[in-house]
Amino acid sequence: MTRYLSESAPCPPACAACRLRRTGVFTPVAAAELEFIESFRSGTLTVQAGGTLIHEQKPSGKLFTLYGGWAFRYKTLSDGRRQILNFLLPGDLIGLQQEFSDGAMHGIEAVTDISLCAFPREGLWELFRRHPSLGYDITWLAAREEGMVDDNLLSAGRRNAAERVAMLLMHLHRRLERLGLAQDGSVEFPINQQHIADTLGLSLVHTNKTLRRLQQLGLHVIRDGRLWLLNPQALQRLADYYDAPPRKVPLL
Amino acid sequence: MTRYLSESAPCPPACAACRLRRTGVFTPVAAAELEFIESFRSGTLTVQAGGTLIHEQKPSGKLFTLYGGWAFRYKTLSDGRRQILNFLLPGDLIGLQQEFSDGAMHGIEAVTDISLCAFPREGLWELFRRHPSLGYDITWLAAREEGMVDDNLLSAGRRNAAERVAMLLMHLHRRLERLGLAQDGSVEFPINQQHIADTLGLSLVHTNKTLRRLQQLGLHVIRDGRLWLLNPQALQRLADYYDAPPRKVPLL
DNA sequence: CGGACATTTGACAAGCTTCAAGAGAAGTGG
DNA sequence: CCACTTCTCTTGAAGCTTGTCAAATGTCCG
Repeated sequence: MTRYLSESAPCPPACAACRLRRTGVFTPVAAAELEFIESFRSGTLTVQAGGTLIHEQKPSGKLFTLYGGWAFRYKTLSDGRRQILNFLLPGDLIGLQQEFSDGAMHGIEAVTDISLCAFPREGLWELFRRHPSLGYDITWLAAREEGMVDDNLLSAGRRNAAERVAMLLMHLHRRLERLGLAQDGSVEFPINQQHIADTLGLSLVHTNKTLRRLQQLGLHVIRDGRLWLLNPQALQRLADYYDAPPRKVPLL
Repeated sequence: MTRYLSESAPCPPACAACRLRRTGVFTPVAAAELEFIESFRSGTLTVQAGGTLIHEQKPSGKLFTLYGGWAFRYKTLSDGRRQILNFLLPGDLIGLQQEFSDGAMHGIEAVTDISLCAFPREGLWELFRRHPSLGYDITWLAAREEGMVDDNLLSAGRRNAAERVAMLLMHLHRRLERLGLAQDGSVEFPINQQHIADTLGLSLVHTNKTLRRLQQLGLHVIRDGRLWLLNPQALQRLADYYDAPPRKVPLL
C-alpha cells in the first residue's frame, strides 16, 4: 500500500497549528479572521479512500476544507457514465456550489484517505457579514475552481486524446508542485487510469493506450504511485497549456 | 435582420428604472444596496453582434452585468480550435473570474447586439466590505455559473452528439423561459450552428446532421431565429438532464 | 494458492471529423 | 432590379480517432 504525503494526519484541533498554513502557500490571514474560522469550524472528519463525502443527489449540510489527501468532484448520467469535474487537493474548499445552485448536483469522492475540516453551511452568511475579507476569499476560491473546470471543458471539447493527457499531467503536477508536494522532480499520483479516463472524457482502453504512447515517447513516467514529467516542454507544447505563475491562494 | 427581444434598449440611467428588476425573475434588493449598486456602476456600454467584449489574453478592468442580448464565454487553443464555455443572458454577471484567477483566461463575445452596465473592478472589495449581502450574491452567481460549466463538461465528456444537442436545447430554453422570454412556446435563438458546435465540442458538419435528425424526429424546430421544443419529454429523456425548479437569482 | 483489481494489448466496429460542393438567404453595389 | 459576394445551412463520401469487446498479464492481499 503506497502512502501519500498529502494524507498524513487529521486536522489539528487548533487552526493556529494548521500544517497547511505553515507551508507559505496560502495567503496569511489576520488573527481575528483566524479566530473566527476556528469558531466557525464545526469539527473534523476523515473519509476512506474510495468513500463518498457528498452524494450526488443528496446535498450535504456542510462545507469542507480539504486538509490532506486527494478527492474529486463528479457528475454521472443515469446509465452510469461518469465525468470527473475536477480534482480536489489540500487547501481546496468543498461544497460551495451545493450551498447555492440548487440544481447542478455533483458528488465528492475520496481518492486516497482524506481528512477535512467541516463548517456548518448556515454559518456562511454570518461569515460574509462579520468578515467580508473571508467572503471575498471564498469568492476567489469559487472563481478559481471555475477556471479549472473551464480548462477541463476546453480539453474535453477540443483537445484530442494525447493533448488531453498531456494537459492533465501538467495541470496536476503544477498544482502539487505549488503545494510543495514535489520531491526529486516527482509528485504523488494516487489516481488510476479509470480516474484519468473519467476526467478526460475518454474510454479506459484508449486512455491506457495514450498514456502508454506518451510514456514510450519519454514524456513522462507513472510508477509506484508517483508521476515524473520527463519532458515538461514537450508536454506543454502538446497540451498548448500555459498557466499563470504561482500565486498565494486563500485558505478557509 | 431578426430583432431579438432581449436586445431592446440600452440600460436606463437609474437602476430603479431597470427593466430587469421589474420582471420578478430576480431577488429583490434593499434600497441601500440598490443605491450602492447605482453609485458603484461606472457606466453603460453596448457591443455589436459578433464584437468582443473581453479579449482572451487581455483581462478587462471592469465587471459587467449583461442587460440585454446574448453573449458567450470561450477559450481557444493556439491553432484556433474554440470552445464555448457557457452562454450569457440578461442578468448574468461578467468578468468575475478575471478579477481573481490570474490564469485561466477566457474571452467574451457578443452573439447579438448587447448592452451592459459596467462596474470598476477596484470597487469590488468595497462592495464586499460595505454590503456583505451583495458579496454573498456575487458568490451565488459565481457558483451558479460554475454549475453551468459543470453541466457542459458532463456533456462534452460523456454524452454523444444527439444527447449533447438535446441537452443544450433544453438548457437554453429553460433559461430563457425563466427570464420570461418565451412566447407562444418558442424562444429567441440567435446562435448559429457554429456556436452550437463550439459549445458541444463537435464539428460543424456533425452538429448539422445531428440537429437535422432531431428536428426530423419532431423533437424541436429552429426557424427564423426562434426555437420550439416540440417534444420536451423526449428531449429530456434523451439528454438525461433534470434541472432544479426555477428560483430567483441575484442581480447586480 | 485463489480472488479481486488495475494495466495492457489486439481486433473490430462505430461515431465523428474532414473534405468537397451545392443550395438558400441576405446584403451590396452597379 | 439584378448580378455578385458572403454567410449559413445542407448533404455525401471517405478516413481516422476513439469506443467496445475480449482476453492476457501483473500485482496485491487474504
